[in-house]
Amino acid sequence: MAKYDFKKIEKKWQKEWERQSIGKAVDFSKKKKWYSLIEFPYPSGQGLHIGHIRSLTAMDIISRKRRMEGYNVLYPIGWDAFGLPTENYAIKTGVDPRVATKKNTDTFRKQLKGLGFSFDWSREVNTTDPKYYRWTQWLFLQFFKKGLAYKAEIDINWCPNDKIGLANEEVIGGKCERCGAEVEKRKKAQWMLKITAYADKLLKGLEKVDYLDEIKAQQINWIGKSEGALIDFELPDASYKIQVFTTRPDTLFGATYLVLAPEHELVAKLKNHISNFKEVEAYVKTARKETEEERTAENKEKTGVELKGVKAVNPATGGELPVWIADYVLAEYGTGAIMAVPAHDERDYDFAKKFNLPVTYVIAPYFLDEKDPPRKGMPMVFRKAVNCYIKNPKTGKYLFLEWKATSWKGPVSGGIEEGEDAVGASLREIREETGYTHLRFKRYLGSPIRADFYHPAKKENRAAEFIGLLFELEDETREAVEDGERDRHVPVWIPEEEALKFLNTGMTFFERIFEHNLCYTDGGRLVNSGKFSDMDSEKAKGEITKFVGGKKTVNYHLRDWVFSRQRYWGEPIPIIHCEKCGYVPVPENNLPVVLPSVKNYQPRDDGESPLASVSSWVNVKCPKCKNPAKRETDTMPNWAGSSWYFLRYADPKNSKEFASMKKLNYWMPIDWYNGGMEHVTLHLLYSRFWNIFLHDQGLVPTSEPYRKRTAQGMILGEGGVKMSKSKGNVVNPDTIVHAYGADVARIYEMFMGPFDRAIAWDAKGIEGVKRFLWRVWDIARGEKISRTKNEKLEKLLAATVKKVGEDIEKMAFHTAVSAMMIFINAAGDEEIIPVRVWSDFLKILAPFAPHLADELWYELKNKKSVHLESWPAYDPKLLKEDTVEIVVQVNGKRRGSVFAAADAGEDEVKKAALGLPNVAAALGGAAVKKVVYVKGRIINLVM
RNA sequence: GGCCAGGUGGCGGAAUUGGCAGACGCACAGGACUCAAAAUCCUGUAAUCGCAAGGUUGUGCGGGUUCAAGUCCCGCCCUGGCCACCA
Repeated sequence: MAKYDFKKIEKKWQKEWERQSIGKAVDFSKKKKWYSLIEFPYPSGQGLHIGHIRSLTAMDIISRKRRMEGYNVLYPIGWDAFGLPTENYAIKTGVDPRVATKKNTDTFRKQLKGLGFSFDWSREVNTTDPKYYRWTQWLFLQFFKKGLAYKAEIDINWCPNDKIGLANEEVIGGKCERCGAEVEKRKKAQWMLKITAYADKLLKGLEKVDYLDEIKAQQINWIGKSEGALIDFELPDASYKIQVFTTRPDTLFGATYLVLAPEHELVAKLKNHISNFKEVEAYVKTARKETEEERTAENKEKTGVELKGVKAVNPATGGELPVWIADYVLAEYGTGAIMAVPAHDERDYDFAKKFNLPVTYVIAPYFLDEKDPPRKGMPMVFRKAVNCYIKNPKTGKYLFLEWKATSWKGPVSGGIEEGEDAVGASLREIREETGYTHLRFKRYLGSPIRADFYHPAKKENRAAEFIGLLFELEDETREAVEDGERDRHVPVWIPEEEALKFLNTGMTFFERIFEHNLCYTDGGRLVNSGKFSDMDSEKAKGEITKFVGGKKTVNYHLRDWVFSRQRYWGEPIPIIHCEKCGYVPVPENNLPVVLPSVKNYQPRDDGESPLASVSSWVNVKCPKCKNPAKRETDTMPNWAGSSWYFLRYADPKNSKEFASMKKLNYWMPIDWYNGGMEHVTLHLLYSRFWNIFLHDQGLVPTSEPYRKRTAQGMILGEGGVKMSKSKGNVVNPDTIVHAYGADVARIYEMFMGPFDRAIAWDAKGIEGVKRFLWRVWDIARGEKISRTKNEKLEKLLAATVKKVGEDIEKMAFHTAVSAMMIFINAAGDEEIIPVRVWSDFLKILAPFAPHLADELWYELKNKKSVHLESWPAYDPKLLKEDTVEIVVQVNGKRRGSVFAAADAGEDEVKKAALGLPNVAAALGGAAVKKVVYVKGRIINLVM
């Protein structure tokens, strides 16, 4: 038997497909278009990564299936070739990045072709090609013209090791994403893209696209929209006011101080009013020096300084509030100033505790008694009441009342009478109900609790506001308890653990005794809030904002995109600085601004790009006034070229436009985009931003570029850790392809596990896939394929075609492969395989194992490639079985099974079921009370 | 701390969305072929009791709903990803 010589076969078909242009996408074809996209790879010196194959194979399978379904498919490839590794390599070795990139892309191209991907190679793009980045620069100028590209003096994240400014997104936990060095702050004029102007459109656009839910969630989180209010606090002694942003205007009555970010402009302006300005200045200085890491470190103790001599007025209460500066308030978010409500905000609470600032509770959690809710027509009585918890420090036990009638245990409690305060009322209630007289008040137990219920004894509805208090027993001195009280309940001392058990009702202060943080951050009913008291907190947000003349507003976490890099290997920003004219765009006919050759790729110690040293390139004439001027020496970030590459694929050779509207109209939007989860915030957001912007300019046909977006799971090294050179656990795809062939490599990556989940590489499993394909090969030459019928295989094939087709659409490739394995295992057992059945099997195998499928296809004397065939249909009638096995259960437990016609009635099946000896034994003569029969599946006999 | 996934044999993982838990593959064990090995093929493989027929237990833990729960509800525990002093 001829051996399956995959090396020869795969090479043969790869050549043949290239000759026949199997992957060619035809502009303006009459067929329906389909655009599949994968994230174009960064051509690193290490060559293709095993992880690339997963995503590329998945979209190759989908693209090949679409072609068979009659679509005109665009499945393009290119190189995202600007980037730090190549530049760092240039710095180290002096090798021109262009040379390294050429070498790397050649390697990648060869590897990808060796895997049999059906790309349209005629549309290959390369972000470092001046013919490409000419248009990246042109697109930047469109942003500039609309005022969406601007230069700003900002604090940038500076990596002292890479000597490069980093976008916020490239700082991970205060460290440089690339090299891990501690990031510093540095002021620098940077080009910015105003992505924040598109925050709402980026959010809205998500509603109409089909992205995985987790991808949408991450984008929504990243944009971080929050609705709130701007509220002004007057500073009566100075003629300034402090504007704060808050999402909780309902807590305004509980604001007990204000906090400014250390960088807030008012700090300097208030200098003359601040009596401790030296201290303040010193604090500002340290705060500025701190790295992001230090400033945001977990569990960091709150720090801050009061602006002594400055007082603000709470516009709701008229009360005077101290003003502080503290680094827990961020200058870049909101107004850089907050109103602090320690009772209802964790951070403010921590700060208030540390600096001994007052805590005023204004929101009470609200409970409606479900067992005894307020009744219609009954009067509603509002009462303030106390819940008293008394600890005996000698025994550690707590005092409760056990009610004689119900044996229900609860705290000493009662209403606050006219003229009493909570502590006074408590002492009175404790004395009356338990007799203890010597108690020390310890503290309040957090926010009050509001509850509405019906009081059956008093025949009235109650709206109660409970206040929790903790007391300690000083000594055991007791008075006699009145008869009336003594008849109803007895005082009992109970240890903590036991009390926690019976008080587990949700409406108790007791747990709060053991909590150090008594801040309540949820909604509820307002208390201590003047005329707003008892209002629902959601409603109060609007009402209180209106009351103090505040303004409803929306804030985003999303920040503008820092678009400057002081690096060599990127697109030069096409701007000329002229003293007279300012920032002047390079005229369009002078594009591209080509990267000049340099001797030294190292960024300069002054933080400028190496381009700044090329004076012949830097010094130019102003395009407007012709006076001497200088080129911008910053380059664009890595993300620039990838923000629009999918548009270029539609029209990759166009020298007049970035892409013609006509072609974009035909190809856009992308029907299915698959890539890594690591790119679903930044790259996806940036490229959507560019596309939406270009759509607004009338330059692209759709607002959203991607109709559907999915993501594959990462392939990890053996043992479940990330593959990396340093760990030495990198699997080279070439080894697999050489040892097993491209088809095995492709299928194995699909078969390893669910496509969207991370999975550890395990070389052992690959043998199973090899056996599967070799079995296919062996069956093909086993002289079984004939014109004779085989009903069993025909039925199985129909089910397999259905399953494989549906699984591909769900990206459940592993179960699709499993279904084909089941088919092959069955086919191996059969004497006869009808030609039609075998043909159809090869068709569904073709997207997965394109080489083997085509080889076997031509063996069937076909004249054209299997990849030009149509995707097989199946006869739904073949999926229906006439006779089915019905599981028989007794009381839900399996006791056997019976075979019956698929549409058999209950009586018939029941009779057959009762005939089973096991069933009779399980019933033991007992009568069947109930029968549950699910047609074609199960019958359950209930005794 | 927030958001999102996920927890099923020795391992990767299936389970038509409430209807036979463990498909398919790996690994392992036994057998066939072979002088032998590899390859290939056949058989077995959740745990447990039993010679067997068969029984019992079993999908992270504790409750609940249901004739029936891996799947639904309530309360926890653990793992992974992203974000994180965003007011």
